[in-house]
Amino acid sequence: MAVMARAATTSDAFNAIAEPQRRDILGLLRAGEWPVTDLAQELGMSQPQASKHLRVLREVGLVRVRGVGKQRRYSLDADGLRPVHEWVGGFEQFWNESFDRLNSYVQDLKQTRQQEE
Amino acid sequence: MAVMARAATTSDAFNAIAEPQRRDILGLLRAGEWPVTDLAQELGMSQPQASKHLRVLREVGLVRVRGVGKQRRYSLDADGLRPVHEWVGGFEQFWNESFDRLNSYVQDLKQTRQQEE
DNA sequence: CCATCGTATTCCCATAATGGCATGCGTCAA
DNA sequence: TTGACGCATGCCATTATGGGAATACGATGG
Repeated sequence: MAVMARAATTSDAFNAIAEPQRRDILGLLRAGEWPVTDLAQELGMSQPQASKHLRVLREVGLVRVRGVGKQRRYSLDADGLRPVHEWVGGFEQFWNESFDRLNSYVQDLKQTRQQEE
Repeated sequence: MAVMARAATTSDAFNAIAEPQRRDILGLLRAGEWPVTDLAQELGMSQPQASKHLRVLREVGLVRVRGVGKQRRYSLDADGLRPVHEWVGGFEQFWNESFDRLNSYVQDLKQTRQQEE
């Protein structure tokens, strides 16, 4: 039986964006289409590395490619980030928790003072 | 010099939550504190596996532990998810894009019809 | 058809992750 | 002190990663 190792980077968006350089790529792509070489240079990585990262992003559906002459222009396909945003969003109330508690404490203080005045 | 492989799961929240079972653990912890064994049973994983996942989550600061008798109770510390939410949130306008385009197209149609009427 | 430019792919390597199993360790009750 | 219980760790085998360097591939221009 196959011993399972870490999930493939191409298994889903969660794994794909775990790599910082891939997040950088996605960030750049918000500005529009990019040919591989320009992208690589802009981010200070080798062309092969850029191509490899782009392949992962393509396989999980986070980017699209379009051939323009000899170039391949990559663009963002952010839909795949939505599930990630939703999953993480499910925890929003928990990181606001301490703030909320502080907030209601401040409200209590205000009320108390008004009653005292 | 050290050849770089995939980033450690403990390097940040992005890597830590790439693993589905760790996301499941975090999900459960929204309900409150859990002793390791219960957690493992609830999620159908072995106790050692649960402990290992919890260690990763602890190292990136997504969970806290508290000793209660012989037990160790884990609880959520969601603050670390905030950067993830913010990063992904930076793409929100892009996954709404196609919808927005459709929407403005519909608006145009309406206006056109009103002008025709 | 051939040379060239822009990319993708392949190979090699050191690192590390996950799951199963066995075992070590700390705390509490007799 | 001795057991027992609850967890954490150690070790193994298997798999896959990201980086570097070399190379293969596809489209375009002569």
